[in-house]
Amino acid sequence: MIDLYRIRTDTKAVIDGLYKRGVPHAAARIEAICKLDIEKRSTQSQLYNLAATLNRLNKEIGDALRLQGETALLEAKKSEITRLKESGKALTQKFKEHTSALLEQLYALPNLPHASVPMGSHADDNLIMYATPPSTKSGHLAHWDLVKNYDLVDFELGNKITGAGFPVYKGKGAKLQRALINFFLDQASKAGYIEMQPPILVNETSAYATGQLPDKEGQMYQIPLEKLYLIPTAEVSITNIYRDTILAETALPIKHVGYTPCFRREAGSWGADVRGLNRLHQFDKVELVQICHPDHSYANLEEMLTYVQGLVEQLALPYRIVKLCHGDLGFCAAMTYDIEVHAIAQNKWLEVSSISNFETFQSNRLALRYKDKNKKSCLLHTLNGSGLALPRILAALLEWNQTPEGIHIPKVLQPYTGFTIIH
RNA sequence: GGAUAGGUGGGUGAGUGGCUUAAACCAGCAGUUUGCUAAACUGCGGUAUGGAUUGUUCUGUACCGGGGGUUCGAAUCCCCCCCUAUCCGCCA
Repeated sequence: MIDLYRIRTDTKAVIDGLYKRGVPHAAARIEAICKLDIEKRSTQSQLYNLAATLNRLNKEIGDALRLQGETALLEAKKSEITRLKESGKALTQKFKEHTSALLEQLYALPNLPHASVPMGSHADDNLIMYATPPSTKSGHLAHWDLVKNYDLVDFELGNKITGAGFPVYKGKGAKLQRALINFFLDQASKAGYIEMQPPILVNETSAYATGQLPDKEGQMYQIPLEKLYLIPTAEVSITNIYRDTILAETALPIKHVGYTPCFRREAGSWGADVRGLNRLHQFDKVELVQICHPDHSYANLEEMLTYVQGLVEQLALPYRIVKLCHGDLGFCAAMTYDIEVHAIAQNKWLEVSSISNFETFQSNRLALRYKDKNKKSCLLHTLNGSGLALPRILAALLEWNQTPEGIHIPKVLQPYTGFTIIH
């Protein structure tokens, strides 16, 4: 949620930012918000003055009663209070309406892009920061054939048990998956991220706080009986650890890593890229979350990027780094880098990590703050990135490491798998 | 799922309708005393938001799990909801 204070004081820049992101009628929407804000505060002021008067009168009645005062005077005061309260009803109603309307309109606005975000409205406008030189190899089998040939992942079984997009990992396929999870967790621990195992169901408040609601309601699986949501990413659970929190400046930055399954309905987005492991309803992911001081968040974003880059390099996968343009940014993000690994048989880049700075967008909803030197509460910045998403890494590994003898396991994973090749 | 007990500030915890401006203690912060540490003493507290003034500060309002209600007046009485603990049941 964009900070109301920023809208109030830096109105033009807010409108510009929203236009860059392609928000229609941005100027009109911001003007409406400013108008509501002014009306709300004026109403609030009147309401508070009224309450102050009522408090004073009530205190006078109390004092008079103790001193055995005149009843006629008391009755006069009582009727005055009744009259004032009557006039306060409409005011209260107005205030409530203003407050909820204001919140609703603020919730509907996406984050403002950072100044360095490339112009553009489409994924084609994204900026490619780095790419491993392309390979000339050919004759590879796609991973969906490999998993069948080596009996590593069974999609039909998943269809039977649950439905499309819920595969069963089998034998060495399951072990390889588990090896990757452990490798990623251990690497993150070494880099100073504290490991967390959070719930994979969250309540409505949590889903609002990290921005999944109300924007992405249709994308999450829901448990209607308890009004809970299956997390689309561990970011939701882990970031919400710090909801309604005021942190000491000395505790920053906070760095967490967590492994969870992730669940996405991906309603309406089933197109050409869904074969095999490319897009699933349930998948595993190791997620990194940072909470940091506003002055350091962009330095930490770069550090996170370098860290994730190190992971794909250790796995010896060709990859590229993409800086998302305005139109491709997620709802909550101010800046995002994607890391995509290359899948040789498909000749496709697969997104395996999305590393974003949300600035104060989430912390404003979370009420996540720190005390500055003047003991004033200030919003912190939240960051997160995948480190990494499993199925597409698995797909790329299988496609690249296939040989006539079998599929070779990368060196760094061998201590985790306990085998060096899949026959 | 059933029964019981609960939910008060950073923590513990008092408070059955107005002498409560939420006591007291602990923790914290600032100051005084002391050669240092420690201790003692004094003072200050949170969060949100409005207004006035900006060197700063002054002031109002709300907040005792949440929402309604009764009343001139509610932490306190009434109703609904949520949550937690313990025991029973079920269970990896």
